[in-house]
Amino acid sequence: MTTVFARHCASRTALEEIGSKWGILALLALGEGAYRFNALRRRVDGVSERMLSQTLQTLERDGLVTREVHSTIPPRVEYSLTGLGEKVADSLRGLADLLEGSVAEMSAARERYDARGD
Amino acid sequence: MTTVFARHCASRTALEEIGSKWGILALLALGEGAYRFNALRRRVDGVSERMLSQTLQTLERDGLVTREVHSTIPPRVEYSLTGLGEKVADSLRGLADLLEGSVAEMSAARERYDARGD
DNA sequence: CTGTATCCCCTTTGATACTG
DNA sequence: CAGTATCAAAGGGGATACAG
Repeated sequence: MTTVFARHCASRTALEEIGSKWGILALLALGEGAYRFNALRRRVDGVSERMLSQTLQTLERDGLVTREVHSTIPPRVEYSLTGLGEKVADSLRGLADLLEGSVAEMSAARERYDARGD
Repeated sequence: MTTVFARHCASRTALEEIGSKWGILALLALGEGAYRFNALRRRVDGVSERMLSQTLQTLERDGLVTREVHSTIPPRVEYSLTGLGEKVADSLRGLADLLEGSVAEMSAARERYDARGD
């Protein structure tokens, strides 16, 4: 684990794509199971169509997400995780759980910090 | 683990601050041990003084990072992780290791994707 | 050395409208 | 439903200069 720190290395690029604002949330949501586009959009509160589409394309390109098109009317597209995507999502869920469990601690830290600096 | 998806919840805010471009790398670096400002800046390739300073302030405010000032000449400031920071860094290291080990797989996926879409 | 302040660019993002 | 196209706005982020 030394290459992540290098500017243009593949793992750092991947880390930035996954860690991007919507990447984490999309992966966490898909960790719950497959989603259709608009269902996923509703699950990830606040994401625009454009950003979700863009995020999913990136994740698909990186081999973390599978896009399955059913050419029915109306069209139906399902997104799900690949094997690698599952592993990444598991890791992210660990982080998310940790943070959810530490909300109080972080909130206290923030108050202390703000009080100190005035 | 359902609150992360809500727009203004504390855990999602934290997730975004930590997951920000430089947040992940700073935490990974500090996971290796304490660093002084400029040493950290050298470790995290490409970060500007401004962004590193800003990132560290946020992480300190959230209670993930400790800032210790030694009023010597020249001044000496050491950054290290708090208990919570260690936990977060461990989680991130797991993710980083996973990604470093999957670079080939992701690269192959990308080539397949690009070839398909032309 | 360890930052903060200022200026400025330009990429990311969001709204809106439109297509298959 | 599932997106893409376009445009405008905001803010992330770099360079530089300066302060403690």
